[in-house]
Amino acid sequence: MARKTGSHSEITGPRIRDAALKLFARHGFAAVSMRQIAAEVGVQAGALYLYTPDKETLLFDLLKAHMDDLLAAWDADDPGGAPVARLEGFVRFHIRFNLERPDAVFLSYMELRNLGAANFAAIEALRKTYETRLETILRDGQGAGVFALPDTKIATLAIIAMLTGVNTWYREGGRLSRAAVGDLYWDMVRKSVAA
Amino acid sequence: MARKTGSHSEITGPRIRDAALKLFARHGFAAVSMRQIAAEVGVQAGALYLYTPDKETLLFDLLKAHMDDLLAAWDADDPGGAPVARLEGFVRFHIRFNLERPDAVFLSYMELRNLGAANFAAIEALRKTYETRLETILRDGQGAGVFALPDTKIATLAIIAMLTGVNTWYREGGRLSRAAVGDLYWDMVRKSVAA
DNA sequence: GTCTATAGGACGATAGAC
DNA sequence: GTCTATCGTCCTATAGAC
Repeated sequence: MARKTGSHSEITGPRIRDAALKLFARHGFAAVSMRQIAAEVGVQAGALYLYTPDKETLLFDLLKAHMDDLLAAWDADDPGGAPVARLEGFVRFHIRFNLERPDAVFLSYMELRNLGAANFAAIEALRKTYETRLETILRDGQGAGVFALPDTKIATLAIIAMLTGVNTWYREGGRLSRAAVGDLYWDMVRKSVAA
Repeated sequence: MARKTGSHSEITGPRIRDAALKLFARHGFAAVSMRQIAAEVGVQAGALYLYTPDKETLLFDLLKAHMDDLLAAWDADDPGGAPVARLEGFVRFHIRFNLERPDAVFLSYMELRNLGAANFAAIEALRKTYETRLETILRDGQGAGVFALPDTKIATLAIIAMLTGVNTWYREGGRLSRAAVGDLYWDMVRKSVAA
């Protein structure tokens, strides 16, 4: 970064969000200073306030964008059709999507507590919307007699927790490919809901 | 707290750990100051340093105590016997133990990144030890032909993630009792590993 | 064992020059 | 659009009185 001054609004904004996402995920929201984010981007701390009114809003924007991406990506990926096929699609989609953006997933689970009440409610609503996508599949399958679930709401939460857990251990270049992980989890999920 | 001075080493130490656990879980390690912890206990910030050399060690002691408790409690609770019975015991134990101390569970998953390398390695080793307890059960059942698991290590991690997820949604006095939650999760786990 | 006081520095956010 | 400089506040950790 030899350049010292200039006008770069179109690239600086995304670079700030990228840097904040990485640093927040690595060290925690409270542990990261605006000065650190600015240093990562290559600007001075004051310049960040051209792109966000304050630190919390920067966090909120990251979480909001992640949840919007998640919902849009699933709605585009949903294969439709029979509940078993849709469930398999969901399992493989969730693992793949989350492994592609581990920092955003981690932030979404860990830093909600740093949001004010209104921002918190907005993210929670998006999360519940996503959960409902899966719950609908389970309830359809239950009604059709292909799944046997005493409680579809709890099954929804249990499956999502299990799938999201992949992010805590998966490492690129490890023993298993992403596709192999999808196979293993689909095997367990399929059996766990079977009639 | 009308009292202002005095000698209370036996009660102040535990009270500091209780306050730190609660505040770290609620707001995050980095977001909580030593002054806040001291205020919660009813002493001045400087007095905390009679009980811990620094803030990170205070966090480490909380995480270490939690993992030691977890391992000791399971070893005392393990019913032994056939793999299916042991697995059911593990599922019910894990849910019950974690629901009794949500703050410590949350801290153990979220604040490891605030430890130095040596402290981090110590906690990680204890976690792996706990995982091995479950993996051994799964491998025994696989060998006996009562479980069908393509990958016992991944199944171990998947089951623990699913069970620990209970802490993210369970609320005392809600729709389900703890025992009912145990029933629901055991139903899903049992089927997911079935031969 | 706890207090008061403080050293020495980092924090979020803003003002004004360029 | 970015910089430099700064305000007012808070931080961890320590020193020394009681």
